[in-house]
Amino acid sequence: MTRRTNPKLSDVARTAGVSLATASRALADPELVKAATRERVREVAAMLGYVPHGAARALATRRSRTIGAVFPPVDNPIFAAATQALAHDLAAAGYTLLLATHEYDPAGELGATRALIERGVDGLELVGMDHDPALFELLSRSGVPYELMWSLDPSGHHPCVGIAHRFASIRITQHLLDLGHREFAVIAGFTAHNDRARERLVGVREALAGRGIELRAERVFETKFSAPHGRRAFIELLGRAPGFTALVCGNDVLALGALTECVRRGIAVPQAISIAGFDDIDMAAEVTPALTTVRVPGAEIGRVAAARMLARLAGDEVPRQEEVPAELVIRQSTGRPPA
Amino acid sequence: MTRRTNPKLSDVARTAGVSLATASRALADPELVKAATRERVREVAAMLGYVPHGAARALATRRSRTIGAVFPPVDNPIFAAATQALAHDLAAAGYTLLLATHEYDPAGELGATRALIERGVDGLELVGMDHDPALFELLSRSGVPYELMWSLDPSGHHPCVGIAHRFASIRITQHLLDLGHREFAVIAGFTAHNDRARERLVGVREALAGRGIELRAERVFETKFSAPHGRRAFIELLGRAPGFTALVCGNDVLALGALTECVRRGIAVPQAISIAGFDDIDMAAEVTPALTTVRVPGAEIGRVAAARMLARLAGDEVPRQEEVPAELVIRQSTGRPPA
DNA sequence: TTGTACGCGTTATCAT
DNA sequence: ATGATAACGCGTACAA
Repeated sequence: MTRRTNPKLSDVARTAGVSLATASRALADPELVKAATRERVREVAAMLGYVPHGAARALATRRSRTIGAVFPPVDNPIFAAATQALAHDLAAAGYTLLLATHEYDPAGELGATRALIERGVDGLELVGMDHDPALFELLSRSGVPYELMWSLDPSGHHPCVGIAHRFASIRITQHLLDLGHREFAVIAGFTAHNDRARERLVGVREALAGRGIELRAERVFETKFSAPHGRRAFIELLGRAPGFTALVCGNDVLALGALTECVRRGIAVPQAISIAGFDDIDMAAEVTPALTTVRVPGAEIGRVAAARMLARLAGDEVPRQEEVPAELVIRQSTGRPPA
Repeated sequence: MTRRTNPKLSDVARTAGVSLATASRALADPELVKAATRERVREVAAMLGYVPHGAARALATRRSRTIGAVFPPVDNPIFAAATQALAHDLAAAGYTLLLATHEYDPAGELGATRALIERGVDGLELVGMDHDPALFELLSRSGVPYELMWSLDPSGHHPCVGIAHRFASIRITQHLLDLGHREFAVIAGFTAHNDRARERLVGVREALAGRGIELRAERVFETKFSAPHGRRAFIELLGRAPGFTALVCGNDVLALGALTECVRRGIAVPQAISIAGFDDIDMAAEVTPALTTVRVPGAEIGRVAAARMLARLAGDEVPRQEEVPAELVIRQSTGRPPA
């Protein structure tokens, strides 16, 4: 019934009555072999249930047809769309995605990356700019093509595809300022080891500073990217520094948490408090029309990253940096501050 | 600066002044080699930035330290928690996750699985019971240890870890029946090629049939698992067969969509319509207390799957089927039908 | 404790 | 168009 050992190419070759080389070519370079023998080899392979041995192939060709990706926790849905796009588009080109994650810690990320390089990935996708120097050293020593997703590199040193978080954040904040808001609060993601969260927060500060407004320290709360944490952060802000009319959230999951608490307390959104932020997972639009967001196109980032990587592996030249459009979505009832 | 070719073990050996075998052992079986030489080899390896060549190792050891997982689209957040748990727990044991996805189509799944097997995965995680027979044949021919996540196998034939969807669905429906509901509608996921969606729907039917109630065909709508689709489904149901007081949703994302439309229309939940369903991504609890759900523990499924796979690879015996607890969450304001 | 030598399954180079 | 054979880089008998 179940044969204990898998057929190898030499089995196929022998059964088909050809040499190893011919069998290999018949399956890999069909045009190099006479139609008749090609078909015979193929039939035998199918009949025997032959499955190529990837490790052997990788050893011989020095390519694994595997791309590695190192993400922060992927149960953070922010990255799910990109992961899906990567896996899908790479698969369409015959590549498979080797996925590793870490808990927003540089050491974990370094280890994960090393594991992927040991697996012989042909390319590597990373998230953001904040990395252990040892990671970059590892990358350059190994010579694996890599790129950084989600952010753009101010130094222009690393290949990357992403959005300009700070600029987007400035635009959001200016929009709120234009509506007349002067009292701001921010629920941000943890900014340590996370340039996206940091840049988004800095953007708020810069926009406010541009109008001579300072963001008070008690009006800023950093927390984990989850709705419950967003809600707790909002409660904390309301407790220790109430009076803000505009709340900028690091992303829509945090906004959802804040919004939930607004509903529970009967706080009118956006009449009493206007909530704005980044829409990382297209949730805000579904939950409420009361938000102003920059939509971060995770799927698009993944698609572009895949396309760029495939192009590089094919020997094409690709631009060092690629910005994907991040649309500012201003919904109708976007809220002025109470008079 | 950047050395173009990576150091191999023979480079390490030569530089350290030992043989290839000793170098290999110094890094892999440290206790088999004298402390002094072991350290010397290690230092040289670190200095040279030596990274083992996975393909060569896999070829020699016949193990890739890689586990494959084939998921429906992972931007469906239902599977994000499991993916994260798998990647994390496997990494802790020195394994890496090779991820492939498909668009809920048997052919795509088969191709993805084949790709993973070709990559030489040491084990394979799949989702659900619905698979192309050719997939099972491929699995048994290849001899790769596999297991099916999310569901339990009625035939007891396949190793699996999951929940009893039908039974959970019956419990939810009975709860609504006990509250006095008699007019039911269902928003289900597509049941083709998806035993989870099918079993959940069947559970509603069975529970109703047990009380002599039939679920009208116009009161059932199958759609994609997304909030916008859930909302559209709800609108459709309201249009073509209004009058239901209980709505069972295939999962919380669909419920969220329906709920959004309730809010827009001013339909009181749960006074006018009680919404219940499955909580695949722990969203319902955050959005509203008006839902009754069975919480599907995706992360736990992933953790158990990882543990079982690791145990099998270590040669341990594991139970053929493993059910993870799926808690019925009855929230306070769970809703009686309007008098 | 260490070294030698072979094998893992494929691709690729050279002949034929 | 096909065949023989040498890599690919590492693990592991087996020998010393």
